[in-house]
Amino acid sequence: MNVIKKIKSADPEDVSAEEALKAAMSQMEAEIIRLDPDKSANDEASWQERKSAQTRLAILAAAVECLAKHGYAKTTTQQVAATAKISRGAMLHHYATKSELIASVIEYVFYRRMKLFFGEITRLSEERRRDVTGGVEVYWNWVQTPEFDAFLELSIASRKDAELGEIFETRAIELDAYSFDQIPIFFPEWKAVSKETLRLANDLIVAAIQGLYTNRQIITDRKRRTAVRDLVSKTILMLREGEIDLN
Amino acid sequence: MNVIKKIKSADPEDVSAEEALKAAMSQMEAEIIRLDPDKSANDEASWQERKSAQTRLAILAAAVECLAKHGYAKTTTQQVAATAKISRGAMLHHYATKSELIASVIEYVFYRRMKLFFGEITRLSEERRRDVTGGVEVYWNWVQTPEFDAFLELSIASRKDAELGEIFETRAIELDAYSFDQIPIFFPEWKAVSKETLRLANDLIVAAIQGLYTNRQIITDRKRRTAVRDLVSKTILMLREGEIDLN
DNA sequence: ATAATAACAATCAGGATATCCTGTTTTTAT
DNA sequence: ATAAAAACAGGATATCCTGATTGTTATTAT
Repeated sequence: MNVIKKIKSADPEDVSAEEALKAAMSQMEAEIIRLDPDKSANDEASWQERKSAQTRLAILAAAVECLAKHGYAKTTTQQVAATAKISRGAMLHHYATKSELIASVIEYVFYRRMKLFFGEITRLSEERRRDVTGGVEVYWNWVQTPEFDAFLELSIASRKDAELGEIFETRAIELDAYSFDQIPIFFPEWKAVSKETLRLANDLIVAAIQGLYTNRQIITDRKRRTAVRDLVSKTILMLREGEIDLN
Repeated sequence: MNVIKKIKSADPEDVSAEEALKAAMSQMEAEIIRLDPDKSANDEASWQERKSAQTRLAILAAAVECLAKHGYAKTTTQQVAATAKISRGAMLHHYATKSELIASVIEYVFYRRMKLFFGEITRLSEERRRDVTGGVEVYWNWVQTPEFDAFLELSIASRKDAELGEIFETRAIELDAYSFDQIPIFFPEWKAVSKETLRLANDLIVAAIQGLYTNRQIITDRKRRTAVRDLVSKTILMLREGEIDLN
């Protein structure tokens, strides 16, 4: 997994928690920059490079907007071009085929989701990071975004397309592994817990929160949704404290 | 909610559990017959009625197959007609427009899901019905079907289409309410539990199991999926036994 | 028996969509 | 300064899909 580069600090005892956190955050920012489709922002790029990156970003953002708003089935290249306020020719210049565009959109959506995850996790105060409900809240907020809606659309579309499926799956596993590795760094209470238990806790949150969101048409009552999230939080807490007898 | 007709027995004390179960099962079968798109199977129908119902069923089944196999975006009326082995003219005779077809497919899918739910729930032995893992198993099996894949496709497509959205939502809430009402009948241990707690347990299972299934590309390891289901089972058990402190 | 109706079958027209292709303008390299 | 290349713009086309139309055969009602 090339995404996950361990922090170089020798021992957790040596560095303070604060320093480790800062190191993790700067490393995460570096990772985000690495995935940034607009490489031109940093380097001293030529005019053409900057212009190209700019329109490509506009196209990708427009595609996400279309996917989130109209769904995959109704998203056409013309729609995207119109939303990005460029001509179909310009669109074709940057992305020769539709699947080429979609492939790039997949990469872009994962980049955006990574960035949003970073935003959510750093928004939490240290106190909230010691509270399990903080973790569940991160995932719940993470899911209520246009990027996640686009992600969902691409997810189901990729499942029926071998080519896109491979790209999507690769990025999905990558992002899952990455966000998983951030947990013990940002949520210190989990450092003592075994990898398997942490994995289980993460899987439950991911599945339950995503299922809760996608079932929002059926589970319409806000109280019911809150109750489920609270229950998940309590389960996770008990799991962490070893109060649940596994196997 | 016209779907849910309470059993006419006056008091649970009066009738034995066995009788109540049988009554519930026959009532459920009646409900399934009521939703059956092929009304002609029972009545002494004319040749034309039977023929018509037969091809309509073939079309609906073909549509489900196409949705599950190729996804909503790639499902065309031509595909469906070809899969059903009928001409496009015949297709158009029965379903004048595509949205008319899709609307019927939605109804059909919910009918099929209801039937599958009934199949799963009656397959459980009485012993397994007293075990929470039995309940979780029912939902897990319920989700691993072509019908559920078609349901998912229709679910996301309906979210972006006002007309279909209304049909879908109505049926979804109906099915949810119906399956919810079956729980205390088939799972006797839940009779003593409050409606709110039962609702919460049901919501957690629905969300977690559905999320687990839709994330199967990411949570690829069978062990991880089993672990999540076991954890959900344990949570539900503790919830039922009042071992979890709510609010 | 016959008219009406239903269940198809087979084309056709119209529209949408992805891709191609030919220009035009602007930037960059030499 | 000039050639090459990149960043567009927009019309043309081929394909696919939906829905309409017409025709044919089987059945039902009277």
